[in-house]
Amino acid sequence: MNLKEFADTIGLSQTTVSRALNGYPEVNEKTRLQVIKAAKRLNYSPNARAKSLASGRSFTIGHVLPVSSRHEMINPIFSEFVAGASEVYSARGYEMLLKVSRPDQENSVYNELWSNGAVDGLILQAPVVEDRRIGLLRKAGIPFVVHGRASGISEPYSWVDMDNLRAFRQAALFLIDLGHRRIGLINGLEAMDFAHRRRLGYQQALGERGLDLDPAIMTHSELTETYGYTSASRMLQNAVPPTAFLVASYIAAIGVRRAIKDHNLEIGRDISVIIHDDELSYFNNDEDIPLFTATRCSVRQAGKRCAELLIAAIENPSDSPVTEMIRSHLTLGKSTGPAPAGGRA
Amino acid sequence: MNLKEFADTIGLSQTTVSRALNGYPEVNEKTRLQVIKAAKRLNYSPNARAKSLASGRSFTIGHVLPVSSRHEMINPIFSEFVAGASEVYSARGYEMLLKVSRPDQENSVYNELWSNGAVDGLILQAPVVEDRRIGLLRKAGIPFVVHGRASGISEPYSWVDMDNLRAFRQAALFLIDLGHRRIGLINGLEAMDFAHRRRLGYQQALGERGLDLDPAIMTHSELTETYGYTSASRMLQNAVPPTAFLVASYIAAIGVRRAIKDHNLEIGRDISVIIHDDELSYFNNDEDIPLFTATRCSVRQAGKRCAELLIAAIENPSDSPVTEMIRSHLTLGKSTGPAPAGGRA
DNA sequence: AGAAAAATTGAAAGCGCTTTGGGAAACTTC
DNA sequence: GAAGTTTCCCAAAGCGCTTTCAATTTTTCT
Repeated sequence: MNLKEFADTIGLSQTTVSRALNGYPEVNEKTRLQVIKAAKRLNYSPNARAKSLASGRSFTIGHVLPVSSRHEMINPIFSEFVAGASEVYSARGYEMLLKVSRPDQENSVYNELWSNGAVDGLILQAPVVEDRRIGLLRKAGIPFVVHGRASGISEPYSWVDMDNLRAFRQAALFLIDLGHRRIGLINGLEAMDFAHRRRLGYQQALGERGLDLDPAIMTHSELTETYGYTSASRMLQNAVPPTAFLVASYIAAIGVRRAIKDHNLEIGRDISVIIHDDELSYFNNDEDIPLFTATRCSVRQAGKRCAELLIAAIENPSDSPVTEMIRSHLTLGKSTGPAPAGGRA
Repeated sequence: MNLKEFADTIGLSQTTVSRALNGYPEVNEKTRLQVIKAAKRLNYSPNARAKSLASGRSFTIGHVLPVSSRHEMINPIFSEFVAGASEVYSARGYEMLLKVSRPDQENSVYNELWSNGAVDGLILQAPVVEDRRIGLLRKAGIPFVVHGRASGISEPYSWVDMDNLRAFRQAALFLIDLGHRRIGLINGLEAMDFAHRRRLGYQQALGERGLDLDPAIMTHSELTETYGYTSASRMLQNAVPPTAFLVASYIAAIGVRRAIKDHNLEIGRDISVIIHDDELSYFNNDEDIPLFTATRCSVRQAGKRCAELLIAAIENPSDSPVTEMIRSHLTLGKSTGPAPAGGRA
């Protein structure tokens, strides 16, 4: 059933029906109610394509996921982020268009989606340091919000990010205050802005306490379980092994934990671990005493806020960019304790 | 730039341009090449909305994710599945519309997406036993493919599934042949069809070898790490604890492993574990000797196949439903071994 | 009560594309 | 060389909505 048929059967003009359904004020409330009831009864729902063609708005938001070309992986955080964003979309009547693209196709993908009229705006995920996408989207006049920031980009743009630097600085300081002098950093891909900032936080903390950096106990890669394992294993075999690890994700930390057990050490006693916890729903770190001491920040919440900011930007195109920092919290768990006296065997 | 402008500037009619761009045969090859080149040069790309309105095809496929109302979780397998599907979409010129919905809204979501004209077809995820969505979609005439099957539904429909029953039967038999007599089953939500079938496989194996079922060592829930942990912990405290576990996902198995270590047991020696491995890219279980003995089956591949079947169904509406079974493989890892002689301490 | 203002409804013109139904030009066939 | 085919292109009519502009009814104000 289309608008014409529907309008005809209820004896009103298309105009009035359209207005009634879209909440325009020029229509009598009684009429509106009638129309809405009839629509439900006759099971009429307007064609989204026609609507968007006529109105110039698609009520669709694009999420473009760069898959790292090397492993063709999709970040596990993504589904949690998406869950948050889509909650907002549902509530606000938006749809979500998901596109996975190779990094080299990304620019054309963005532009097509936009000039296509397929989307009203875009969410940028996983920004890298000096991310060039930001400049391109700005130049193209596409509304967008970045999940994260891009160090080195000075032009204004909307973003939602957590305080990566502060979080890792605080975590490292905490470990140092517990007496740890050698803290292994198991970080994400260094090109990624979040990893960049976390490393800075780590370095800053060490610097503040007069500790030297040792590249041998600082690694960066895609945050898989295997990476956590191999990376921690290698560090533990170092001549002077770390007494603590700072790990950038729960998943990598699972590997780290495995490595630690393999070395017959006990987490929280022989060796301390602080992770960053994105609060992934399948890895609940939220017991009375959490398994891991963690810098904690809900990526789902970030998804929500990104969606909200983007919708606001779309609906008020003249607004200037908005930024939002989500504060992480260092929550104490079982995985940290004072550095073992006199080093380890 | 729209079609009219573009056609005007290159001195051809809209008709010809449209046909040239869409590969219709009535246009001279020379003209077509000219048009294509000009489109690239002038950066013209047709408006997707208008196209779909005019053609009645949206070149968009909907994925509706039911979030289990209880925990509002998104299955972690989902992102891997999506990655597979979207590969196909990109290659075939389709877009992906992602919708997260509460189970109670699902039916209306499906119907709206379809009668909206928003999608050309749907992928059904996470089917439950006797899933009612299948009948509804069939009745509505919506092209769809199910990832998984629905036991108890006899009408024909397209699906892509793995051999859940066979996989768990084989895994259980393997454990029994290693001398295990008490095998704990840590399964997914029992309403889920995959979990239902896996349980049947497990039961069948035990039946074949004349072993009794013990509900005390059979659990089912959402496959989180915490669930794996608590479930395994409880079973290990049983008067006659299991000597082996059959675990329905890698993530739950991480919790199981944690529980086992907490009990000071060693996997593969004191206790055997077989998991189902969906080959999630962030949990690589693919070393020379895999960490876990596993029934293995790529969910990414399933995503690919679902997408391919659905596109075929959309493009050939008269075709009858197609089904595809993906065979899993029991791969030997370090987590299994003969049952400890004379039970455990 | 009559005029002006406000509220309510409709007719019709797009939005940017596809596709039908021709029509002119080029090619065959006898 | 006329008649029939084929090839190639175009004008125009939608697809199902929104939105402008105008018309009608109702309300408010003197």
